[in-house]
Amino acid sequence: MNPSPRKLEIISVASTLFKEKGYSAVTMRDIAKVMGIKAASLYNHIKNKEEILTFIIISLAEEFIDGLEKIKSGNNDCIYKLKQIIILHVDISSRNTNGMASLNNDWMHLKDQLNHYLALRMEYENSFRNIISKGILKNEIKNINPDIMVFSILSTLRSLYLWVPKKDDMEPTLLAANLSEVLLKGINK
Amino acid sequence: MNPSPRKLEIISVASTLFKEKGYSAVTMRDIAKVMGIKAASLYNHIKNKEEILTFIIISLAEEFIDGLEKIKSGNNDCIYKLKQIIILHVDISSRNTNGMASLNNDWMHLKDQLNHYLALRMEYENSFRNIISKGILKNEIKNINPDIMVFSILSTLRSLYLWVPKKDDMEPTLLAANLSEVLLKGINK
DNA sequence: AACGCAAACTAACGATTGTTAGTTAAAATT
DNA sequence: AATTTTAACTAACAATCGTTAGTTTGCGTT
Repeated sequence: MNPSPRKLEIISVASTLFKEKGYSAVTMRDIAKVMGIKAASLYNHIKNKEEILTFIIISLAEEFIDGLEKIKSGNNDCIYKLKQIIILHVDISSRNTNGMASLNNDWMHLKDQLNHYLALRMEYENSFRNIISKGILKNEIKNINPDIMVFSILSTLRSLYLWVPKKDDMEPTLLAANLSEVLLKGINK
Repeated sequence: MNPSPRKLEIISVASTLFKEKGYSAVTMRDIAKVMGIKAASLYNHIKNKEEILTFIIISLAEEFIDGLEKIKSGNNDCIYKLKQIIILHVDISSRNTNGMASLNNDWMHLKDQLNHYLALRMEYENSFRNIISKGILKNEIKNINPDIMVFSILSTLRSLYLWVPKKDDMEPTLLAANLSEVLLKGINK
């Protein structure tokens, strides 16, 4: 059963509030007020508060997993794959600046799906590290601790949701290109 | 009046819990339980919950401002200053992995000191951007949008608090050196 | 015209929240 | 030895939390 339009509306409003104050500080009455209805009416559309958070986080996490799967399966060199990953993050983050806040900061409030989320995240980070490690072996990437490179790049990409809205005049394509330059080749001339 | 040892103990316990679940999800009873006392007893040492958060965030923010001030005043080239900034972040983050979580994620729950915090943050980011911009003028740094470079580097540095505890075997000095290499010169060979 | 249903409502629930008031016991100071 | 201070306690407060139950309203279908 697909989520009804009204349910998606609630999830969208909730995402905005979750980004502003975090999941725990947002009440059902807060969400209802923005929707222009009473808190109890929300329960005609959703099971409970947790379901909203779960939907936001899991659907985004799966979008990342699917995107990375396609990139992995392509027969390209590591640098090209990393550029594709950067594009993937710019794309998803630009389209979901609110939801990305929950994915980054509120995942620990998941209950039923917490382990599922943690598994997806580990899978993602492992795949990322594998790409880097292969790049080192093939002499495309510097021989530095791969963990540091994964951490560094992923930290920047995970923060995009905060930054993209402040630069909404900037084309996602241009942003991804500039980011590739900075992340892959550094800023030093 | 300096904070008493007991007060610092409460703040330390609170920092740990704030990192785990976020400020809003942590109750005074949670903090008290870890301290081995009742919630009401906390108020012999602190004014209220907000004071704990304020102390954590403002003292860290001022530590960053002071550190950056010293780096700015030195008569060194931009690349050297950036390396010093990286060392500053590794140092402060390593010594305050818990508090850094609040600085990054819970600042919006400040009340009295919210504007003060925002002013400090803006000051910090402006100084950072100035260093980059000067580096571009002096031809030490690539001529890419400085905002992107500030965002990229700062995002990584701000995430250190999450990463350092997982790599506590790694020397802060070595971590800073590797990070400098990755952030300034990139990963591409 | 009668019916069914989706989506809103009012009212309330038990639990939990941050915090205050007043008390007690031990330690430090006089 | 007497007194003040510190830091814990019990008990309770009003407010707010997520959520449920039962009711009403209006629209689309029969």
